[in-house]
Amino acid sequence: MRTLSHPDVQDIALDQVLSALADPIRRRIVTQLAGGHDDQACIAFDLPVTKSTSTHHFRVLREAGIISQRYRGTAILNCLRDEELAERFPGLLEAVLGAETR
Amino acid sequence: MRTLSHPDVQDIALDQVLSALADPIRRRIVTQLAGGHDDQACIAFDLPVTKSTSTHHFRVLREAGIISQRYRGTAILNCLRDEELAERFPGLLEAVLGAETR
DNA sequence: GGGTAAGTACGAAGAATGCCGTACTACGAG
DNA sequence: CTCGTAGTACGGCATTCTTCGTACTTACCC
Repeated sequence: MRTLSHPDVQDIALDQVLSALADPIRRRIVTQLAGGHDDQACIAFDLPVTKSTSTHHFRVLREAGIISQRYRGTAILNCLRDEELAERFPGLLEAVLGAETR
Repeated sequence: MRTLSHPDVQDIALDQVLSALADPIRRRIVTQLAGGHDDQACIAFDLPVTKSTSTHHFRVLREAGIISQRYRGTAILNCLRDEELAERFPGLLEAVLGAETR
């Protein structure tokens, strides 16, 4: 089984989180994960970019510590690391998600 | 008198705010403005860059709607637009400022 | 085993960003 | 009027980011 590396909670960096969330495509992924159920495969996101670009954005989010990814078959299940983010940077994710909808 | 253009509250864009705050030098400016008194001239910020780079960062913050700037003599007085930001994106600035100190 | 679906690796092109130096403008002090 | 201070405009350079295409891997299904 392939493995994907995720930063520990205490290693999540504000710089990375903010620049990851500054991109509209990546915010769209985060918003969809927050709004719907967890465990959505990458393919479930209807993004206006090719597969390889999509891979890139998911990786940026994972390496920033915003989402977690794990394999199931050939697919990847994505989860928002909302509780960990709230622990590290309280209120940040909520504020961005709230701001998104206006 | 020279004038500087600032976006209206309703025109402040999440994209611009987040990418402006993603830069550590710009967050340092914002943190100093939030912590200390308002109306600090650009020169009052001890930034590890040259004057022209400094000008660039202040402009990014102003055009994003995060700070306001007005001339007094040859100097520029900088203020955090905290109330307007709180109106547009509630909790966002507080979360970033809080996150900064850990 | 063969085919298919989901995602990755890699390289490349183009745009954006961060930084600098130099030359400049605007204002105030003397 | 002249000088100094605070900041700007502009151009250039290096780096990073976004996007893509193509070729590849991995796992499931028949």
